[in-house]
Amino acid sequence: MTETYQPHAIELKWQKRWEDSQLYRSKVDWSRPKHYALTMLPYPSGDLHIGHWFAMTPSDARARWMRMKGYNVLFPMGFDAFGLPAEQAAISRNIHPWKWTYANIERMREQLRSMGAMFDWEREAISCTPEYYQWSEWFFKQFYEHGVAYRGSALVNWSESLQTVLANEQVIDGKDERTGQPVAQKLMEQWFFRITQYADELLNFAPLDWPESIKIMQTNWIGKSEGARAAFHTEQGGHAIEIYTTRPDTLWGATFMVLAPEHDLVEKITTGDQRAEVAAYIENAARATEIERMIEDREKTGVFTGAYAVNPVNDERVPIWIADYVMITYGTGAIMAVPAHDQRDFEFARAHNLPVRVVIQPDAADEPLRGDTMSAAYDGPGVMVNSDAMNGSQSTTAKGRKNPAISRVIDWLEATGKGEEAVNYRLRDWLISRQRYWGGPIPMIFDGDEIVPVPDEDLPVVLPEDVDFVPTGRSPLTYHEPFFKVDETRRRETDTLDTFMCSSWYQLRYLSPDCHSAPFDAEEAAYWLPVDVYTGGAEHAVMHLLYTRFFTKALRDIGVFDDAAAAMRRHGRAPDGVFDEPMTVLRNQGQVLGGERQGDFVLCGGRRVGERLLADRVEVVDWNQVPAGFDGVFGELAHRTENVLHVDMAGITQFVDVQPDARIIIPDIPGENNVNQLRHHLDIQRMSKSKGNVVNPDELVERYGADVVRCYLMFNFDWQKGGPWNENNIKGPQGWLHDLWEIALAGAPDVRGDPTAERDIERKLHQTIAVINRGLEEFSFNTAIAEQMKFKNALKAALRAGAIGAEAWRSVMNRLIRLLAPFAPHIAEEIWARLGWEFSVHTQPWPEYDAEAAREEMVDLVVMINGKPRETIGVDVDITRERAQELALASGAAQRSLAGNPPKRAIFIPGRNGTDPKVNIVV
RNA sequence: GAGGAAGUGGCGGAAUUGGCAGACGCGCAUGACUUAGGAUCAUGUCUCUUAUGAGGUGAGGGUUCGAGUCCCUCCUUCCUCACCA
Repeated sequence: MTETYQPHAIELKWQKRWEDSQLYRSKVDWSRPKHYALTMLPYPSGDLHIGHWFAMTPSDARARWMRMKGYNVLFPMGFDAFGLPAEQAAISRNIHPWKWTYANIERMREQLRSMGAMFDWEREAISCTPEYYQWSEWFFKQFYEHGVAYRGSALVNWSESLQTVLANEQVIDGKDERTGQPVAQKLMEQWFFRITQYADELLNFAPLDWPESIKIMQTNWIGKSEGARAAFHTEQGGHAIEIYTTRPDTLWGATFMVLAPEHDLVEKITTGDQRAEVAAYIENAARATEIERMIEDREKTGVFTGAYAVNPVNDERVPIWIADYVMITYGTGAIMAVPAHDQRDFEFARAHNLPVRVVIQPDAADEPLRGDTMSAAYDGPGVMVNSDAMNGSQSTTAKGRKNPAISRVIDWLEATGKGEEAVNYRLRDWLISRQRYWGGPIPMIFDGDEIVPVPDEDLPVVLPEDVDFVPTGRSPLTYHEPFFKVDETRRRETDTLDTFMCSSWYQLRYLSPDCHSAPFDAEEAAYWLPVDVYTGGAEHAVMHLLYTRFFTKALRDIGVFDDAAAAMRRHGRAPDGVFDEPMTVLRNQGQVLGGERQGDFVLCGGRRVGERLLADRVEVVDWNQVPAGFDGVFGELAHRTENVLHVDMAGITQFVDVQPDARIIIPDIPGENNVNQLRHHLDIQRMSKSKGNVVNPDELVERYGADVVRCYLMFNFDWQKGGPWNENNIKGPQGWLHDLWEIALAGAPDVRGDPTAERDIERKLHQTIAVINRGLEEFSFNTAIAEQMKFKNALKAALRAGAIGAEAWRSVMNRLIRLLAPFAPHIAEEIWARLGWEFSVHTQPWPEYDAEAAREEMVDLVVMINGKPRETIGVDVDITRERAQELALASGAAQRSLAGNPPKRAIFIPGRNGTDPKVNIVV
């Protein structure tokens, strides 16, 4: 009897030993290739979620693999520790944000340690410490001094519920993404970063190996469009109304103009008799939340200002309206309205009896379009009409200069000085001030009308601890006189930095968290940057991941990386492009969802025999729709074992035997249904405390051990997709590790071994190495583990047959345990030690894959008839085309199909990469 | 409305990227061992069919010697953005 596998003692023992021996400390070593693996740092909410395990432990396995492959790997961890929850805990539970945050960090560090990950804790960075935010402040100053940061007055997203402004990216559907409460537009003086200046460079994803979906989301977010700018002038007063359009070829079709209600010209141009109506409309629009303004198919409302403008291209007089379908935040906040060729303008024109003039006539229309009879705007291709000198130009569906009509009009506008080519972005500058306490102070001082930065020697501006957290709707710092009062005339900025600013550069602080003279050590940066592989959730697609790219580019342009570039050159490496992007490769993990147990609601009819119902009819119905007088069994299907249903009937389990010929009716699934299609759980949902389906990783570790939990998470999901939690499946990885344990502890077999079987195991081991390599390379952790399980099954069978001798056993085990090490680091280390090999398995080289050793001698030749596999013939791996075709044509399947006729073709598909050769015979 | 991802057994998911669909695991079935089993071991497990054989990756069409994979149309689900001028 071997000792049973007891994960606990083993895991704690090795975690301590690894820490004591500094196994995971990463040091700069210019003689070795580096690999900077980074996984998104957690917010210290107080408890590690299973999602953290799902994100981090596969990343850890990959980092470990890189390390064994010979890379000098940096895999750091830290905490994104500023943010609202700490402040809310302070208010609701009367505990100071420092205390709350640090207690949470203490706890989460322990939880993180229980993963057995190779985090280098000496490089830990915590964004809320003065040592850290000193440099957030310093970066702010650098940005300010280089014109990247500026103070501006702008319409900003004001969250009434949070009493703070929010970045555009934090507003979803007109609601604050945290609380789901409506956000209003408010004109405020705030600090901004000029991210828009980098819009074009941010659109260049060529240097990045990132998921397509993230690149598309960022591209859409930046929202670059090409078109033209032109100014219409008001008839009275000659005010210029700037408009931006992507369709300058329709300029001659502008029959009115629309300004956003917030547009600052509205006040100036509105005529006396329209004043009351306009004022009422503006007030209404301001009160309406963005949500109300965005309701689909909403009638297009608006009012006439009484003013007219002159269309610069044809000097036509057009009325100026205001309407809330024009957004102040996009373009110039004003549009030329071309109802014939823009659906929104069309709807507005029809609602308010405004003229519609066709200026693009479809080429192949039977009858020309007419503005008074058309039922929808026409935005297809055609030829320009009613457009003076431009008539006859071809307008295609292409955008910008690629459209001949647009290109021609732009040239004309520029030649006549009536307008110019222009690009427009949806992206707005990054609003970074927050009216909150728990964030990095903005290091600026108001001195009368002047704003000056805090001198470098006075950094960091330290966040005071003795503040009052009574919620008043303003940051507690605004009441803290010792903080804001510099002297009689000077006052400190009391707004704090958006936490996304702190997380935009943490990958740099990890390089040297104790560096006092600079945000990071140049030598470290020269060696480690950029991050080679970044893993984390896709929810950061347009916030963190866009900000950190911008941040890196801005720092590069300011010269923050100059010393690091010089250091690279000293070491003989070219710094070209190294500091352009923060993370070269990005992979997103999916989300682990909670499995909610809610079954089909079934009605079962039949005859009763004792306690059981022998059902001849089972119908799935809508929840609780039981016909009156129904005397069978009905309720939620709680469980099904083959044809036996456990039906939960008002809390009591009823057993139903479904008869073989029973009718099963499932309305969602048409046609014949069988008992297997009855679902006893569905409706998979996001984990949340209110649903009671949260999985606690600590409990799992307690029950199964960290290695089993790691392997379960890697094995049972497509990592990049995620999926529903189903703990039943944990038995798979558990049994696998258990078997490996038993095989290892049983020791080397006392048999001579069979050379053929030993060679076969050796071959399978090499094949396994290839699949694991590929799996880890491509973040396909499930297939990597599946292949290991497969090998274990083969090894177990060979051992049981007594076919493996002691020497072969030791040789196989030595490599097998190394292959296991990245996935299950503790058990691998324990077995490694027990088999008498030197500490640590994690510093061993990764087993070499030898293609020659993996090569099969015999393979199956697949005989296909018209593309369908019909027969296999065992053949030599080196079989020639001619011989394979000969064998295939002689096979029984071919003889039967051909029936004496010659084949039309016989196509030989050689076996490559371990696939079997095939011959497809076309009859 | 725009853009994107996906749809494969009872379930989680594989398929070397156009070459034997369902690897690996869960569940389930049968058997063994057991006082017992929600333990362990063995065997089986896409569907129909008598072995042979035939069909099968949301539906329908197409390209190809060959399609889960590529193209077109449609259906469903999820995600992102959303009156973007």
